[in-house]
Amino acid sequence: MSGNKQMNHVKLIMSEMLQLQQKSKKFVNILSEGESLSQNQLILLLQLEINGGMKATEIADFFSVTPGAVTSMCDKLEKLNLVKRERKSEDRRIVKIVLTNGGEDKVHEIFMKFPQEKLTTIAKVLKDINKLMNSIV
Amino acid sequence: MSGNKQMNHVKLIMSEMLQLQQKSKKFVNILSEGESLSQNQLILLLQLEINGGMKATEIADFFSVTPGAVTSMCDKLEKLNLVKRERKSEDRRIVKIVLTNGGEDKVHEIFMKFPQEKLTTIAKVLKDINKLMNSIV
DNA sequence: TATATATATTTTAATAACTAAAATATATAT
DNA sequence: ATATATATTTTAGTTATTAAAATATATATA
Repeated sequence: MSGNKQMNHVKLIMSEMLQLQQKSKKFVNILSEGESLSQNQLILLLQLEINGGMKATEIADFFSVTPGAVTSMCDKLEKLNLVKRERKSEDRRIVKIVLTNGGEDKVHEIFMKFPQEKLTTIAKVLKDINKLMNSIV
Repeated sequence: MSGNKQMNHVKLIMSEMLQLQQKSKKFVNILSEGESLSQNQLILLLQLEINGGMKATEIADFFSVTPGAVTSMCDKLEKLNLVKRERKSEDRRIVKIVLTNGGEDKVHEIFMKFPQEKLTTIAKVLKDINKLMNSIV
């Protein structure tokens, strides 16, 4: 029966997928431990750090939400003094959301709680995982 | 300066983490393509398949939500005839949520759109990734 | 130049998702 | 019996999200 071997893979994939799901969640949980930020807020702060700020539309794309939702997300982080809005002078329709100094500090704090060797391991492992992921997505 | 090497790792980790985030999301998106189910609904169906049904509290733990939210999630999938509730006869307080035949079919459909070789690759890659993840979480 | 059209974000009103706490039902211990 | 504990559902209120309209700016063209 040709469907049989297929089904074995399916079961295995499902199981591995869900394990990975949980581990990723756990990892972000470790990062956000003690912070009063939601996972998405944390991830947005990291994105802003990495990209040196983002346009509202870029944030909407990244999280697959509507522009209205982005306004709301950014309002909240702005109230916490973690991000600020900067209108581009070249095109004043565009609002670039960037980290404030406080936002930068917060992002650094999050990682500084790990010892050096742990960070080295994490960096290496994540790099390897991304390479692997490239072969399936 | 001792903080300098640390910061380089941090930047790298953030970048790799966010890439992985996006790839995982993309992978689940590929799975749910064409299905009118949310990501969490899809993941719950897979969990139920893997575990042969789950108690409400187990579902709450898995998704880190309250029991009330689980009732609501299950109500929706029940209306779609994808899951059903079964009271345990040993302890009638416990409700086990299990896939209906329609639910099983749906889960299988989701994977059967991939060719055999692709499934083999995915299974292998996910297995390797999980092994790697074990060293950091 | 005026006018239309396009783009980027915010506002608004309605809906969906979620929470905390109370209610219900069942089980266990004294 | 009675009290206490456990598992789920219900309820009422909050928060997050959406679709669509409003606002502001930019670009194209007659």
